[in-house]
Amino acid sequence: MARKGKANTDAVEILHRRFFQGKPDRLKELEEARANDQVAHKIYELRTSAGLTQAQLAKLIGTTASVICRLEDADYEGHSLGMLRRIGAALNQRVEIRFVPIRRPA
Amino acid sequence: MARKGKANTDAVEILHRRFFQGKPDRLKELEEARANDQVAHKIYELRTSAGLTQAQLAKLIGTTASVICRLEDADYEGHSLGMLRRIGAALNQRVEIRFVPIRRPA
DNA sequence: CAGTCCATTCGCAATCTTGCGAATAGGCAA
DNA sequence: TTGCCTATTCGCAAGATTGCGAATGGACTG
Repeated sequence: MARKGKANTDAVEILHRRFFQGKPDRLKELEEARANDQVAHKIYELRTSAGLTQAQLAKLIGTTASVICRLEDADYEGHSLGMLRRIGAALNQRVEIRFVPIRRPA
Repeated sequence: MARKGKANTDAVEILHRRFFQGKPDRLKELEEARANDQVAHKIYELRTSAGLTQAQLAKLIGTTASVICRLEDADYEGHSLGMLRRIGAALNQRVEIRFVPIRRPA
């Protein structure tokens, strides 16, 4: 990194152009919405296949049914790792986080 | 599910006993600490292998270096899906969430 | 019909994360 | 040593999630 001199700041701008300006904001929002929906649906799936109601799962993790309902809402954007782990722990599941490289379109 | 009658509430208590009372609190804390450490280390890894400083990554996602530093701290517990996705987007990575069943010890 | 269970939505307080600047410390080279 | 770059830590304001009760509506059964 010592040899590159001022190239680093250029690299930042190049990256910024690639991944933010290059991609329309609306497309980013769609991706996030899809991801949130997947998490919400996964929570619903885990809960129902465990034969639990929202109130029952809520009691397991020490909260109320309305909170669970909120998490299962596809439009919810505030998922935290802590909450996902609480739910996972109650349902005997481990939460795994992975960063997977995105193939750039040709 | 209609046939089980009051069995559901019992199931809740059984689950609670299994996954919360059954497992010492200290062990749970250790697991969470390890998980947080993994996320923090992964962020550090992605950033450095992209050849970026904390300040540069911060600029890419629209924040400051101290925020990045906080996220890379192994003791940090407040990881949110939103922040992980912001970092992933800047580094061309998709964040994947998976619930994987835990094998119970015999 | 009434009654029950379940899911959903709303409102607000409490708690937590985020944003950001400033100060401190470490490494490395001139 | 000084100078520069980087990382780390602190403090506080702003914003977001969580906690929780209450009210609503849907589905089903007696």
